[in-house]
Amino acid sequence: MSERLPQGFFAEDPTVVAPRLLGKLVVHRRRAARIVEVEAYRGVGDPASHAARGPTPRNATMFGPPGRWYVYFTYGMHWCANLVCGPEGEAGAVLLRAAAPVRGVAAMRAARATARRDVELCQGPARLCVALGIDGSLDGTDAVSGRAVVVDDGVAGPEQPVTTPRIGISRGTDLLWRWTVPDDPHLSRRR
DNA sequence: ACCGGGATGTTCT
DNA sequence: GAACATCCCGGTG
Repeated sequence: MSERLPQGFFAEDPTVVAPRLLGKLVVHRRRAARIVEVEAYRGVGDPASHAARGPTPRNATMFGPPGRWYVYFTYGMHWCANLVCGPEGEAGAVLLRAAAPVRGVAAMRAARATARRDVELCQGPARLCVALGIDGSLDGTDAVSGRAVVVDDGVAGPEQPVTTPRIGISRGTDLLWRWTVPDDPHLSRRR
Protein backbone atom coordinates (compact mmCIF):
# COMPACT_ATOMS: atom_id res chain seq x y z
CA MET A 1 0.00 0.00 0.00
CA SER A 2 1.07 3.56 -0.57
CA GLU A 3 2.04 5.68 2.38
CA ARG A 4 2.27 9.40 2.66
CA LEU A 5 5.82 10.71 2.96
CA PRO A 6 6.93 11.67 6.46
CA GLN A 7 6.72 15.27 7.56
CA GLY A 8 10.07 16.85 6.82
CA PHE A 9 10.92 14.67 3.82
CA PHE A 10 11.38 17.75 1.65
CA ALA A 11 13.00 19.87 4.38
CA GLU A 12 16.57 18.88 3.57
CA ASP A 13 18.85 20.17 0.83
CA PRO A 14 17.70 19.30 -2.71
CA THR A 15 20.93 17.37 -3.34
CA VAL A 16 19.99 15.14 -0.40
CA VAL A 17 16.31 14.77 -1.26
CA ALA A 18 16.87 14.10 -4.98
CA PRO A 19 18.35 10.58 -4.74
CA ARG A 20 15.76 9.67 -2.08
CA LEU A 21 13.00 10.39 -4.57
CA LEU A 22 14.16 7.57 -6.87
CA GLY A 23 11.68 4.71 -6.54
CA LYS A 24 8.88 6.87 -5.12
CA LEU A 25 5.53 7.16 -6.92
CA VAL A 26 4.02 10.31 -8.40
CA VAL A 27 0.23 10.02 -8.23
CA HIS A 28 -2.25 12.29 -10.01
CA ARG A 29 -5.67 11.79 -11.61
CA ARG A 30 -5.71 8.02 -10.97
CA ARG A 31 -2.37 7.68 -12.73
CA ALA A 32 0.91 6.69 -11.07
CA ALA A 33 4.54 6.54 -12.23
CA ARG A 34 7.73 5.50 -10.47
CA ILE A 35 10.49 8.14 -10.43
CA VAL A 36 13.73 7.02 -12.13
CA GLU A 37 15.51 10.31 -12.93
CA VAL A 38 15.77 13.61 -11.02
CA GLU A 39 17.89 16.75 -10.89
CA ALA A 40 18.65 19.05 -7.94
CA TYR A 41 18.58 22.84 -8.28
CA ARG A 42 19.76 24.98 -5.43
CA GLY A 43 18.34 28.45 -5.25
CA VAL A 44 20.45 31.57 -5.14
CA GLY A 45 24.04 30.54 -5.89
CA ASP A 46 23.23 27.77 -8.39
CA PRO A 47 23.71 29.45 -11.78
CA ALA A 48 21.37 26.97 -13.50
CA SER A 49 18.49 27.56 -11.10
CA HIS A 50 15.48 29.68 -11.98
CA ALA A 51 16.04 31.25 -8.56
CA ALA A 52 19.69 32.16 -9.23
CA ARG A 53 18.91 35.87 -9.43
CA GLY A 54 16.37 36.08 -6.67
CA PRO A 55 12.57 36.04 -6.59
CA THR A 56 10.47 36.81 -9.69
CA PRO A 57 6.78 36.21 -10.38
CA ARG A 58 7.57 32.92 -12.12
CA ASN A 59 9.76 31.38 -9.40
CA ALA A 60 7.80 32.68 -6.39
CA THR A 61 6.80 29.15 -5.33
CA MET A 62 10.47 28.16 -5.02
CA PHE A 63 10.93 30.71 -2.24
CA GLY A 64 8.01 29.34 -0.26
CA PRO A 65 7.90 26.32 2.09
CA PRO A 66 9.24 22.91 1.02
CA GLY A 67 6.98 20.09 -0.07
CA ARG A 68 5.09 22.04 -2.68
CA TRP A 69 4.97 21.67 -6.46
CA TYR A 70 6.87 24.20 -8.54
CA VAL A 71 5.48 23.82 -12.07
CA TYR A 72 6.84 26.12 -14.76
CA PHE A 73 6.21 26.71 -18.47
CA THR A 74 9.13 26.67 -20.92
CA TYR A 75 9.92 26.74 -24.65
CA GLY A 76 6.50 28.21 -25.28
CA MET A 77 4.72 24.87 -24.91
CA HIS A 78 6.03 22.61 -22.16
CA TRP A 79 5.31 22.21 -18.45
CA CYS A 80 7.96 20.83 -16.09
CA ALA A 81 7.38 19.71 -12.49
CA ASN A 82 9.64 20.26 -9.46
CA LEU A 83 9.36 19.67 -5.72
CA VAL A 84 10.45 22.56 -3.51
CA CYS A 85 13.13 21.37 -1.06
CA GLY A 86 15.20 22.79 1.77
CA PRO A 87 14.54 25.61 4.18
CA GLU A 88 11.90 28.16 3.20
CA GLY A 89 13.51 31.11 1.45
CA GLU A 90 16.43 29.13 -0.01
CA ALA A 91 14.49 28.21 -3.16
CA GLY A 92 15.85 24.70 -3.62
CA ALA A 93 13.98 22.29 -5.89
CA VAL A 94 14.16 18.84 -7.48
CA LEU A 95 13.08 18.45 -11.11
CA LEU A 96 11.30 15.23 -12.07
CA ARG A 97 12.87 14.18 -15.38
CA ALA A 98 11.61 10.65 -16.04
CA ALA A 99 9.43 7.91 -14.56
CA ALA A 100 8.14 4.42 -15.23
CA PRO A 101 4.36 4.14 -15.82
CA VAL A 102 2.69 2.07 -13.09
CA ARG A 103 -1.05 2.77 -13.10
CA GLY A 104 -3.48 4.49 -15.48
CA VAL A 105 -1.35 3.56 -18.47
CA ALA A 106 -4.31 3.76 -20.85
CA ALA A 107 -4.92 7.37 -19.81
CA MET A 108 -1.23 8.13 -20.30
CA ARG A 109 -1.33 6.68 -23.81
CA ALA A 110 -4.35 8.83 -24.62
CA ALA A 111 -2.58 11.95 -23.35
CA ARG A 112 0.67 11.13 -25.17
CA ALA A 113 -0.55 10.12 -28.60
CA THR A 114 2.89 10.58 -30.18
CA ALA A 115 4.52 7.98 -27.93
CA ARG A 116 5.17 4.85 -29.94
CA ARG A 117 6.07 2.67 -26.96
CA ASP A 118 4.99 2.74 -23.32
CA VAL A 119 8.60 3.25 -22.25
CA GLU A 120 8.39 6.75 -23.81
CA LEU A 121 5.30 7.88 -21.90
CA CYS A 122 7.13 9.63 -19.03
CA GLN A 123 10.59 9.76 -20.66
CA GLY A 124 11.54 13.42 -20.16
CA PRO A 125 10.34 16.22 -17.89
CA ALA A 126 7.70 17.62 -20.23
CA ARG A 127 6.50 14.20 -21.37
CA LEU A 128 6.10 13.15 -17.74
CA CYS A 129 3.80 16.13 -17.13
CA VAL A 130 1.65 15.39 -20.19
CA ALA A 131 1.36 11.69 -19.29
CA LEU A 132 0.28 12.46 -15.73
CA GLY A 133 -1.92 15.45 -16.60
CA ILE A 134 0.26 17.92 -14.70
CA ASP A 135 0.11 21.61 -15.65
CA GLY A 136 0.48 25.07 -14.14
CA SER A 137 -2.68 24.75 -12.07
CA LEU A 138 -0.67 22.51 -9.74
CA ASP A 139 1.98 25.15 -9.03
CA GLY A 140 2.16 25.94 -5.31
CA THR A 141 -0.01 22.99 -4.21
CA ASP A 142 1.02 20.50 -1.52
CA ALA A 143 2.91 17.44 -2.77
CA VAL A 144 2.35 15.44 0.44
CA SER A 145 -1.43 15.69 0.79
CA GLY A 146 -2.72 17.69 -2.21
CA ARG A 147 -4.24 16.82 -5.60
CA ALA A 148 -0.96 15.43 -6.91
CA VAL A 149 1.30 13.65 -4.43
CA VAL A 150 4.56 11.76 -4.10
CA VAL A 151 4.13 8.58 -2.04
CA ASP A 152 6.20 5.63 -0.83
CA ASP A 153 4.69 2.26 -1.77
CA GLY A 154 7.44 0.25 -0.10
CA VAL A 155 9.56 -0.35 -3.18
CA ALA A 156 13.17 0.49 -2.38
CA GLY A 157 15.11 2.88 -4.55
CA PRO A 158 18.51 1.93 -5.97
CA GLU A 159 21.29 1.24 -3.47
CA GLN A 160 23.75 3.07 -5.68
CA PRO A 161 22.13 5.73 -7.85
CA VAL A 162 24.15 6.97 -10.81
CA THR A 163 25.17 10.64 -10.72
CA THR A 164 25.82 12.76 -13.83
CA PRO A 165 25.77 16.42 -14.86
CA ARG A 166 22.37 17.99 -15.37
CA ILE A 167 20.79 17.98 -18.83
CA GLY A 168 19.76 20.88 -21.04
CA ILE A 169 21.52 23.65 -19.12
CA SER A 170 24.39 25.96 -20.11
CA ARG A 171 25.69 26.98 -16.67
CA GLY A 172 26.58 24.84 -13.66
CA THR A 173 27.41 21.96 -16.00
CA ASP A 174 30.26 20.76 -13.77
CA LEU A 175 27.96 19.79 -10.89
CA LEU A 176 26.89 16.13 -10.66
CA TRP A 177 23.34 16.91 -9.60
CA ARG A 178 21.40 14.47 -11.78
CA TRP A 179 20.53 11.12 -10.21
CA THR A 180 19.19 8.08 -12.03
CA VAL A 181 18.23 4.46 -11.43
CA PRO A 182 21.11 2.56 -13.09
CA ASP A 183 20.31 1.32 -16.61
CA ASP A 184 16.58 1.95 -16.32
CA PRO A 185 14.89 1.82 -19.74
CA HIS A 186 12.64 4.78 -18.85
CA LEU A 187 15.49 7.32 -18.52
CA SER A 188 15.47 10.35 -20.81
CA ARG A 189 18.09 10.01 -23.46
CA ARG A 190 20.17 12.93 -24.46
CA ARG A 191 23.19 14.61 -23.10
C1' DA B 1 21.28 5.27 -35.91
C1' DC B 2 22.35 10.35 -35.79
C1' DC B 3 21.61 15.02 -36.80
C1' DG B 4 19.38 19.81 -37.73
C1' DG B 5 15.69 22.84 -37.43
C1' DG B 6 11.02 24.51 -36.18
C1' DA B 7 7.41 25.28 -32.87
C1' DT B 8 5.74 28.43 -29.44
C1' DG B 9 5.61 32.21 -25.48
C1' DT B 10 7.61 33.95 -21.21
C1' DT B 11 11.62 36.01 -19.08
C1' DC B 12 15.59 38.52 -19.05
C1' DT B 13 19.62 41.29 -21.10
C1' DG C 1 16.60 40.57 -29.35
C1' DA C 2 18.23 36.24 -27.23
C1' DA C 3 17.82 32.52 -24.21
C1' DC C 4 15.17 29.01 -22.46
C1' DA C 5 15.73 22.81 -16.79
C1' DT C 6 11.97 20.57 -24.49
C1' DC C 7 9.94 17.77 -27.91
C1' DC C 8 8.80 16.32 -32.55
C1' DC C 9 9.61 15.58 -37.32
C1' DG C 10 11.99 14.94 -41.43
C1' DG C 11 16.46 14.46 -43.53
C1' DT C 12 20.59 11.40 -44.25
C1' DG C 13 23.69 7.12 -43.54
